[in-house]
Amino acid sequence: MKRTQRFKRPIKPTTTIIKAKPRKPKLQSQFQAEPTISNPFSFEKFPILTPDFYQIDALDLAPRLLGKYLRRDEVVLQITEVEAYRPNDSACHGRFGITARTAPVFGPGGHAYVYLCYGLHSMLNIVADKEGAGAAVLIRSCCPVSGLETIQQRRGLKTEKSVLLTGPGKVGQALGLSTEWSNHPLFTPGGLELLDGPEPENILIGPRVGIEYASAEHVNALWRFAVAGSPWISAPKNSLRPP
DNA sequence: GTACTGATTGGCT
DNA sequence: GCCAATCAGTACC
Repeated sequence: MKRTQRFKRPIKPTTTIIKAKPRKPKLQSQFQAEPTISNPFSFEKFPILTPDFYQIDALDLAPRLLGKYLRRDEVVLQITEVEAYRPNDSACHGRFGITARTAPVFGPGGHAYVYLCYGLHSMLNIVADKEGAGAAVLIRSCCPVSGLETIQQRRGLKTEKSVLLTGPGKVGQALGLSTEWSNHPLFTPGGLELLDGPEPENILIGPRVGIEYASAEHVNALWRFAVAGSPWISAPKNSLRPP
């Protein structure tokens, strides 16, 4: 059976009286209200980031990516959760050296590195540091800023709740990415771009997710970063703490 | 709310 | 041949 086929819920008997529940007031807990879904995105205020922004250690770049905007056409996502992967890191894809897949990781910072995970999910990373370093930052979660309908269509989910964009596979899907986007420059207009954005007031840190195969030192390293107070954070949340 | 599990494909140790 | 930087559906509490 295809994944896309959805389980149909049984139709409720027509005799059931459904009372209209009083709606909860909408939570204004999203990270930054500046541009919102209903408030179209203004490009002038948030210039595209230049290559020099990326030429630093992935551990420094990762928290600086929080609050920045990923844009592809009308879809704009604000980054809310990231993880750093570094040279000599037993969890980094670059740990076996340059291969056809990982070559972009060893290129200069400012490019995308997109790989297929579990044969299903396109995971977006942002290459960090100087050419030859072999470092990147995984984008784990985002908050929708514009293009909600396109995001929902690509995700196959008609919701504004956080399930829409909390998880690296979901971010890749929402942006319509495939491995063909690997090595795409984020500092040139067109395609996928990274725009400047507001710095979060507070951040959370924790160990990275899904890297149990790595050495203890790297499993325990607190190289995951998230925007404090944002609902747009993937599971597990209980391992995140203030620095 | 949490727990478990099957899906699916390319890269490599 | 093994297994991965995951997700969504289902069952049960």
